[in-house]
Amino acid sequence: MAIAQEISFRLEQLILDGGLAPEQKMPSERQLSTRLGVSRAVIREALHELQGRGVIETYHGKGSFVSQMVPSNEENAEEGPLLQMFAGHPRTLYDLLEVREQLEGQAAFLAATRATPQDLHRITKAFSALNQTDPLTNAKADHSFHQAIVEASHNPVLVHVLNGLKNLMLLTVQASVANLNPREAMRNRITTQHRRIYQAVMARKPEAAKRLAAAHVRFVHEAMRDIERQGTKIIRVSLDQTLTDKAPATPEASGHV
Amino acid sequence: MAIAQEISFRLEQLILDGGLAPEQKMPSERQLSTRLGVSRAVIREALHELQGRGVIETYHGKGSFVSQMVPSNEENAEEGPLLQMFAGHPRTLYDLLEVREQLEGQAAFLAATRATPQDLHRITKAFSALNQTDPLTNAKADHSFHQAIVEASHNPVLVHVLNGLKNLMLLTVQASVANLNPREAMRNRITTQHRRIYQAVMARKPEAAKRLAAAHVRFVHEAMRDIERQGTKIIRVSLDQTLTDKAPATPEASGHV
DNA sequence: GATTACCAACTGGTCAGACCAGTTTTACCG
DNA sequence: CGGTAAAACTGGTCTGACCAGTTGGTAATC
Repeated sequence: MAIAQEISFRLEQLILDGGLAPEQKMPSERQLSTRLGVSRAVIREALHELQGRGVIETYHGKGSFVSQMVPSNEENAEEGPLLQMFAGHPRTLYDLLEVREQLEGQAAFLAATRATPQDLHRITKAFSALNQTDPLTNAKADHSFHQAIVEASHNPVLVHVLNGLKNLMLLTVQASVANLNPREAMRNRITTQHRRIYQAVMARKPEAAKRLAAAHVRFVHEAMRDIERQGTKIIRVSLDQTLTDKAPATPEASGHV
Repeated sequence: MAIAQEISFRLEQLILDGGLAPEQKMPSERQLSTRLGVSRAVIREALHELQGRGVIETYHGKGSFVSQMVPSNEENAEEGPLLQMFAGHPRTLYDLLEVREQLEGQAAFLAATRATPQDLHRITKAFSALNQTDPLTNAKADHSFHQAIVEASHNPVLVHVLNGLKNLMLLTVQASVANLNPREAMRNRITTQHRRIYQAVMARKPEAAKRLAAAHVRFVHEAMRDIERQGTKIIRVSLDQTLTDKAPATPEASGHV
C-alpha cells in the first residue's frame, strides 16, 4: 500500500482513538512530514484523502482541523419527528434518560479503562469548570463534563450515538439543571455524584465508574419523576433555544469549550 | 477555493455527467497536468481527494479507474463518511458490539416489562421464523427477532437509536452469522441463547431477559474476537453488498491485477 | 500609555524537476 | 515466428523553492 494511504489510515485511527478530538487543530504539514519521516507531498496527499472523506477540514494559513463528523445524521428526517414527539409527549424525556443510563454507564466504564493522559486532562478541565460556573452556563458545563468522559471511552460508535442524541440530551441536561439546581439539597447530591464519577474514572475503576454514572442518571431520572408526580410542573426549555444554541463548528470556536 | 479541489470537483462532475464511465481508465496524471495547466502535485492531490471519497481507484503502474459508485447516494450521503470510516476500521465492529450489549439488554428488560399481547405475538412470530429459515436468510431473521424485542420496549428513543445503527448492525449481525453459523457448536449455543431470551421476555422476567440479551451479545463479541485472534480471518461483508444488492465489479474482477 | 503600522514567523498552496517502482508495449534477436 | 529484453509508459516519492493567507509581537506614532 502507498505511504500516503497508510498515513491517512493511521491519522484516521488516531482520530477514532481519541488522540485527536473534533475541532482540534492537527499538526502542521511540515511537522507531520518531519515526525513521520516522509516528504510533505505525501502528507498533503494523505490529508487530501481525509479531506475528501470529510474527516478533516483545511484552511489556508490556519491549518487542518478534525471535523465534527456527526452533526446530525438524520437531521431533518429522523430527528424532527422525535423532537416533535418529545414536545407533545413528556414521557420521551424519561425514555431518553433510560437509554442514557445505559450508555453513560458504559461510557464511564470504558473511559476508566481506556482513557489516555490527554483524556484525563480534558476530563479534569471539564470537571473543574463544572465547579466554577454560574448556574446559567451550568448546563453547558454539565454537558461538557459528560462529553469528555464519552470521548475518553474511545468507542466511536458510542460517541456517534450519544452525539446523535446531543440535542435531546442538552434538553434533558438543561431541564435537569433548571429543575434540580435551585434545590440546594439536590444540587449538592448531584455535585457529589459528579465528583465520585470523576474520581472513579481518574482512579481507573471501571466498575465503580459505570455504577456511579448509571446511578447518577437514574437519580436525575427519579428526581424529576418525583417532582412531576408531586404536582410541580417541570420547567421545559424551549426547543428553539436549545437548538439554535449550537456551536458553529468553525475553528475559531475551538477555544471556548 | 484551492485548485486541487476545483479539479477534483470538475472531475467528479465529469464522471457524474457520464463523461467517464465506471471502470474506465482516467487520463494519466501527466496528461491531466498538461491539459489542465497545473502541476502534477495538484493533480495528485485532487485524485487523492476522489480516492478518499471512493470515486476512483488507483493502481501503481496502471492508472486510475472510475469506481462503481452508487448514484442513489442522495439519502444516506450524510452517513457516508462515518460508514466509510467505520467500515475501514475493523475495531469498530467490536465497538458496535459493546454498545449493542448495553442497548439490547436494556431493550430486553423493557420488553419483558412493557410488552403488549400484540408485541408478544410479533416476537413469537419472529422467533419461530428464526428457527425455520435456511442459513442464507438467517441474518435477516436474526435481525427481525432482535428488532421485534426492541420495538416491544416501547421506548421511542431506544428504537430510534438502534434504528440509526441499523446499517452498521446489519453488518455485524451478518458478519456474526457468516462466521459463527457454520460452526455447529456455536450455532447451537446461539440458538439456545435466543430461546432463553425469548422465554424470559414471554415470562416477563426483566432482569433475566436483560442479563441473557447482554450475555448473548457479549458471547458473539468474544467468539468473534477469539476467531480473529486464532488467525482465521473473519468474513467481512462489504458495505455495498449489505446496503445494496449491486455487484461490486471492481477492476480486479474484470481481469487485470 | 494606547493605538496603529508593520514585519517576521508561522500556516497551507503551488511549482519544477528529478528519481524510484511497477506495468505494458515495442523491438530486436534467436 | 516466439521469446526476451529494453524502452516507454503508469503511479509513488523526494527535494527545495516560492507564493499566499494568518497571526502575533514590536516598534513607530499619536
